[in-house]
Amino acid sequence: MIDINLILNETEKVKQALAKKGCFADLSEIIQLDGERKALIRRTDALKAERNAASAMVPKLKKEGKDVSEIIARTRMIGEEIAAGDKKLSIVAEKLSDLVSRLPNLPDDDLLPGEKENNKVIKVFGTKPEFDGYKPLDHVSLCAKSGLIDYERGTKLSGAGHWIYRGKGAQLEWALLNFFISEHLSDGYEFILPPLALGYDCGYGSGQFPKFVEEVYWVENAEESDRKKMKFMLPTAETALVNLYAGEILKEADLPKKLFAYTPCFRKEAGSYRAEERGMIRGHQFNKVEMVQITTPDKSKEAFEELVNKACSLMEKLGLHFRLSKLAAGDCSASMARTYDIEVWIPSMGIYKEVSSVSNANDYQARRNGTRYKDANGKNTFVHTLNGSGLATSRVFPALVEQYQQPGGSIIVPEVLRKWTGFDKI
RNA sequence: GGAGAAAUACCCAAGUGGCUCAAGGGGCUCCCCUGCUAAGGGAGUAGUGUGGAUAAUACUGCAGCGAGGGUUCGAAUCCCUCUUUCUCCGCCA
Repeated sequence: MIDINLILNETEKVKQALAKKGCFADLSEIIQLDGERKALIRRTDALKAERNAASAMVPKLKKEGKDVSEIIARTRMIGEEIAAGDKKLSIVAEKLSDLVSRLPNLPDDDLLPGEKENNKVIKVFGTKPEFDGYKPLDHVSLCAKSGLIDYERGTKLSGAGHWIYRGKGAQLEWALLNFFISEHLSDGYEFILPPLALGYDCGYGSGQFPKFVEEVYWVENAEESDRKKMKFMLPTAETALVNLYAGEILKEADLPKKLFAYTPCFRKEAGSYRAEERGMIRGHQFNKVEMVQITTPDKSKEAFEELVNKACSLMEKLGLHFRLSKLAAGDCSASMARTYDIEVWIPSMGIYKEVSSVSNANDYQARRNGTRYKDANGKNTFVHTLNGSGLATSRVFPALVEQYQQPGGSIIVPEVLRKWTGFDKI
């Protein structure tokens, strides 16, 4: 949620920033509605003050045996006016908050405008693996060959976009998660296992709703139109973590909060790239460890660097070839002011695929869900929220088996995972 | 899933229509007295949101007693819906 005062006071600046993200919303309607809202508040508040004063006199006059019917008649009329004013106010206020809440976050000043074509590779880690004298297999074949993943029975149980980790595949998957978890623990992050089905407010508070209400799985009777009372399966643990302190006022001394969670993530991924993205590149359910920091505005740049470094460090320790990209304004998701993607090399596809997205929402999410802290001057201030995958296994797994494959389709297990897998080769 | 009870500030808690713009404790902050592993006296302590007016965190209106509605001139108090917690019953692949 963008600060309404910023829209009022620096309209042009906001307009230009939104344009960088490809949003050309009409701000004048917002400004006009806010004026209306304030005028209505002034009027009804004055009426309420009048009614309060008049009502307060009633018991005194009654005691003195005076006739109060005139006062009561008048305050009744005032009451009707107040009711009408309040009704109008709530309509205006709701319209206003709906418009403002649909605006995406303002991108940081240093971002290029536009979409993917303006993303910039910042750094490349490692080199593409060489496959001397043999043709490397894609991860689907590799996994099938070693029985790591059971695609057929996955779709049998739950349809397209679902797979089953089996045997050593399950062990490798779990080893990755254990590795990520142990790294975050040693960096002093708090381990969170949140509910997987969340209420509407979490979706709104993270900035994913109302935009993505159709992209998540709703748990309770889907016919029901009132989604605000329903639960949905979380599409990422970010949705839970950034709402952990919603509505609370934290102490500055307790910040930053450094959290991470392991959850499966559930996404409809309707109408997507199935043919191109075989195997587990894009599924309806995948495992992810998500990092979140909740911090003061002055520390948020620092926190962002930390999260980017952490994500890169995980990839480096796995020994995978990947690159780090800075996204253009339009390619950042709506809630985010800045995003860096970590993309891993998938040899069979000949492209880099996202394994982690590290983002800073600034105070956009905090404004939506009401997470604040009391600063040194005793003023309540919105926190900054940051999140980053650390990491999503559904992309790491295929990259790993492809990059570590040997002639004949065997796979070397990266050193750091061996204490979790218990084997060094598949 | 059913029945009953509850929700007031940092904590405990009074309060069944105006005398509560929420009593009283505890805790915390400040002051005084005493003087040192004590004790006593006094003052302060409703955050927050949202308007107005500001140099201002000074001042002021409104809202606010779990949330949202309703009744009323007036609601913490009466009514309805919801949420959460507790107790009991049921269910438990």
